[in-house]
Amino acid sequence: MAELSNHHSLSQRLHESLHKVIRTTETGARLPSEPNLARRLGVSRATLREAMRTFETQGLIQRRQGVGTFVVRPAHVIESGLEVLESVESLAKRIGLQVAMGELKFEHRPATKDEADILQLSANASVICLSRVIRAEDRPVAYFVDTVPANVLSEEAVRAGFRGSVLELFLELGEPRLVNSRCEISAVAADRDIARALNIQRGDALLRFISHLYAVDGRVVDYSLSYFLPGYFSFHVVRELDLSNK
Amino acid sequence: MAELSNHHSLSQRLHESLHKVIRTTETGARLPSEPNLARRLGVSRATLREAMRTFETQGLIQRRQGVGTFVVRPAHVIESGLEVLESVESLAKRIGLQVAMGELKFEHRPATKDEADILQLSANASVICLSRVIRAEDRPVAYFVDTVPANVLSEEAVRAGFRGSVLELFLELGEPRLVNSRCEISAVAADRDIARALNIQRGDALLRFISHLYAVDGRVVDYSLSYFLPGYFSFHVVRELDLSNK
DNA sequence: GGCGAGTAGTTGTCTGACAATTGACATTAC
DNA sequence: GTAATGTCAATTGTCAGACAACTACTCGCC
Repeated sequence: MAELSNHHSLSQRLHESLHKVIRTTETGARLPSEPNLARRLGVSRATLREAMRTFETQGLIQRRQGVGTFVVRPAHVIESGLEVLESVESLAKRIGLQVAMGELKFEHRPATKDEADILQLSANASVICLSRVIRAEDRPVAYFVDTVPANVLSEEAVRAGFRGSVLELFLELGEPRLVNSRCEISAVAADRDIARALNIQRGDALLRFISHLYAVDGRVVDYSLSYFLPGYFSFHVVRELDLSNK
Repeated sequence: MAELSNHHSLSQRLHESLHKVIRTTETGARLPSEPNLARRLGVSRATLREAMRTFETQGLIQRRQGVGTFVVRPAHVIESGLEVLESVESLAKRIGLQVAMGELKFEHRPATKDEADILQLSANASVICLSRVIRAEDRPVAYFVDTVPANVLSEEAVRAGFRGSVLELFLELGEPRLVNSRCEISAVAADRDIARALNIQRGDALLRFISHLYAVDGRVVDYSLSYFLPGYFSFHVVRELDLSNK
């Protein structure tokens, strides 16, 4: 939790303090003036300004010379669409949907060639493979398959702490340290197995996510396939205009 | 183009200069020391540091006390997935796919109730509605329907400049000024009309985007439905871990 | 009532300094 | 010989104080 605190401790602490100030200031309101804030946070104005520049870059505040600094709240932070890495469980919780995990199918076996390729493993490495159906309102709504290198996640850890989401398990364990996930999106027709698992017709349309979860060291620590029945979840992206190539 | 140049002219110029320095420094190499760079760019070290903080926030550079500042290149900038607002035409061009617009169906008619709702129009406003098939490799691969308020885009502008993308038409005209687009993603089964247009079976799985395009003043200036045949385009999102709620 | 000068307050920038950290090299102890 | 230790220059991190540029507001003048 606080393992990286001493490296840039002052910067780090200032960043958090300032973030808190911004969070607790209502949208559109003015922040205290820089000299005031600097005194209050116990840093010099130059240091404060650097920290503020961070939040300005992120679009959380806007500075106007001669007037002051104002809190703005960018749409996509509130929106919290696909660009935020979040488990389906916590997504469901946010939109008020009760979800439960169906029966978990657990495999511990050697990686196939494709899996070894994707997960950057040597040929004879072993993987843990977790398949389960997600149910909501007493009906199957999604089908997940996660494949994780066995050296990243132990069998015991799964038995002890797995409650439906590999992502949340990783976050609880604090290991591996994650950065982001690359998620490919497509539509597919349900094949026989998935149709049976989700209790739908073969050929019905499903939304499929193919995700690679990356750790700080660049490893792929989870390869997952997610199949969603249309209508139960809403996924969206905020797409920003690219102004860099002028 | 250069309409906002005098407001923060120094900051602005410094930002560009520094960006250029970073761009032209190879990945992993060290930048000149701060005092050197400041002299070279003609600003004080404090100002330079603020500008550097911007790029540090964006993950383009990494500073290490006692060592120096190094250029890193974040993967997701190169990736350029869904989070960048881009027309399908330019996406196709980037991945080396030749696309052509099929027959354009053009309507200029009063808005339906739903459309008026979505586009925030009064009841009797009129809209322009553009439907067309996109073909690649001599086969239909996508079907687009755009609905635009008539006061945003004139019939003449469409006849003169429309080449398949409303987004690019807006960018060419310079009006309205766009910010971003909210795009909802789902999988659907093709209905009769779309199946016929795309030359597929009714019930085949399609990827559907429902997009609202926003202008700077908050108006919705385009409401679009996009249907994609699986396999021709690759859409992905990079999902970042949310570290703000600690 | 309208208008212009003045003024207080705010962010933008500069200067010069010192602290903290790092990496390289020389030195010493064994 | 080798490993630990000390020294030093270079670099980023932080600080204090000052002035410039800009903005919104007030107040007197017409």
